[in-house]
Amino acid sequence: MEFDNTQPIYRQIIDNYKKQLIRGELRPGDKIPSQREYAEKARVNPNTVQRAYREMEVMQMVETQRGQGTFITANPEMLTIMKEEMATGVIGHFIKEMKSLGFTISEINHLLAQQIDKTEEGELA
Amino acid sequence: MEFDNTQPIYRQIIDNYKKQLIRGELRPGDKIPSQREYAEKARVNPNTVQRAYREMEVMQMVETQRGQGTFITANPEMLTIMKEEMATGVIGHFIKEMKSLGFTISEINHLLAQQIDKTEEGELA
Amino acid sequence: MEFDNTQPIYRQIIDNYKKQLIRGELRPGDKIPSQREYAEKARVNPNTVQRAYREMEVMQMVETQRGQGTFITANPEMLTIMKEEMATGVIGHFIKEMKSLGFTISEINHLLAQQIDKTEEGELA
Amino acid sequence: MEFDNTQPIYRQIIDNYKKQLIRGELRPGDKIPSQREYAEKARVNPNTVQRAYREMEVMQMVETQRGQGTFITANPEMLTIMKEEMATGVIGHFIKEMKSLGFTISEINHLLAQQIDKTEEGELA
DNA sequence: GTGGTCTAGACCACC
DNA sequence: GTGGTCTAGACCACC
Repeated sequence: MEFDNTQPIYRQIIDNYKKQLIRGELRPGDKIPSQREYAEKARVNPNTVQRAYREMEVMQMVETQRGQGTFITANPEMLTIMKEEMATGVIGHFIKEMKSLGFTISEINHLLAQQIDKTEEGELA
Repeated sequence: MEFDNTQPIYRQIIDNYKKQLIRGELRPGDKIPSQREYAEKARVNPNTVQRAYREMEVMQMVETQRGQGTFITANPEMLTIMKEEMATGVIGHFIKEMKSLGFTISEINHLLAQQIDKTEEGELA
Repeated sequence: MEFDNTQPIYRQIIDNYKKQLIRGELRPGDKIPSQREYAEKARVNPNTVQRAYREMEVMQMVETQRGQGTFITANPEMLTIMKEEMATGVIGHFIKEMKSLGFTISEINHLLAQQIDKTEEGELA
Repeated sequence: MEFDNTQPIYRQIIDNYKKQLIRGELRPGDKIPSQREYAEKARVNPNTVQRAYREMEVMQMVETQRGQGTFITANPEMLTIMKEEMATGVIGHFIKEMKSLGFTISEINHLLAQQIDKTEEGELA
């Protein structure tokens, strides 16, 4: 794992797990790495990992069992909500960036459509 | 200035100048800080700044006048191109992120339109 | 402030604020001590205070304003709920302790009634 | 053993033995650990243990036989008294806490009855 | 000054 | 081994 400094590391850890959940790479019941293990691999402080894990527990994404480890608990409804929330974030950020480059809404729509066309062609080729 | 570690710092320096140009915060003829000055303020290595300035000179964004400093030279056509290039980057990143969340192209379009509507309402209110 | 070691310190900090809220000693809008100030007075680590404050923010008991401080936000409905929750905790603990001393429910009721009578007499005297 | 700092440790040691007696975990004639042994296990100062043991001897809860060790001597009447004393303490603490939360005597009775009902249901289920 | 994040590392409880 | 709490202290952003 690599981290930006655009956001706190603990947020990025959480977002990363959210993405894995949304993509189905992690499912309810799965065990995620222990705090220490994660901290070592990602080379961050165990406290930072713990903060991420604790927040995920509060939002009922995971359940920790002392002495056992941490397990995914997110249910389908929660996944839907998470997916929507993350999309809202990504889209909001996109609109903000495009506006800061001086594009109007209609230009944004136009350029997006154009680029999607190109991308799709590229994928079909 | 803040730097990610998603991209080399010298690229971020260049992109930052590009954004300032595109937004009109910098205009042809404007003097930009000396390399040493920039390096101190942004607390990065002077060599990094030098690389950024050299590349900007190569692409004719700036012109260095010995003993005088470095000045913006970008002309309108170049601005248009830069604006498009940056937009392409932003849009590409956006599509990639949305796809990684499992959204299809038509869902992306739909959600974007939806969120734009909400944002506009908010701004008019 | 003095702390037990029956519960984590950050919990005791929270409970203490809850009690003050329930008793009306603190009201919405009131500023509570800064994290540093609290930490110094209570002689605990600032991180411990921050954890308490952060959790209080999550449960919307307080609102922190960067550079300004932390302010009470609890509304009347929340106070009612908090009061009930704390009562449930205190009563549960009481029942558990009495049972561990070998008392039956009817004995607990009897002894409590008896002691209340004495206390009331004492207060009237 | 765990100790609060709400009460002197020697009192907590005594109370702990009282609880064990009341619950029948210790019976007349049983040998309790030597002072040195207790001090090491509980990691408290031997003087603290000595004070606790001395007071228990004075109140005839235990008897020390030189070269043999310390033995429980509590008789049934004493147990009854101890049980009542401890109950008085627990109940007093309970009333104080509930009052500090702003509950009246009749509310305390009502809530206790309510919670006992729930607890009993839970246990029967 | 205020709160926010992070590292380093100790010590504990539960398994 | 696992997670939970706490201290000590650095550095940052916002005011």
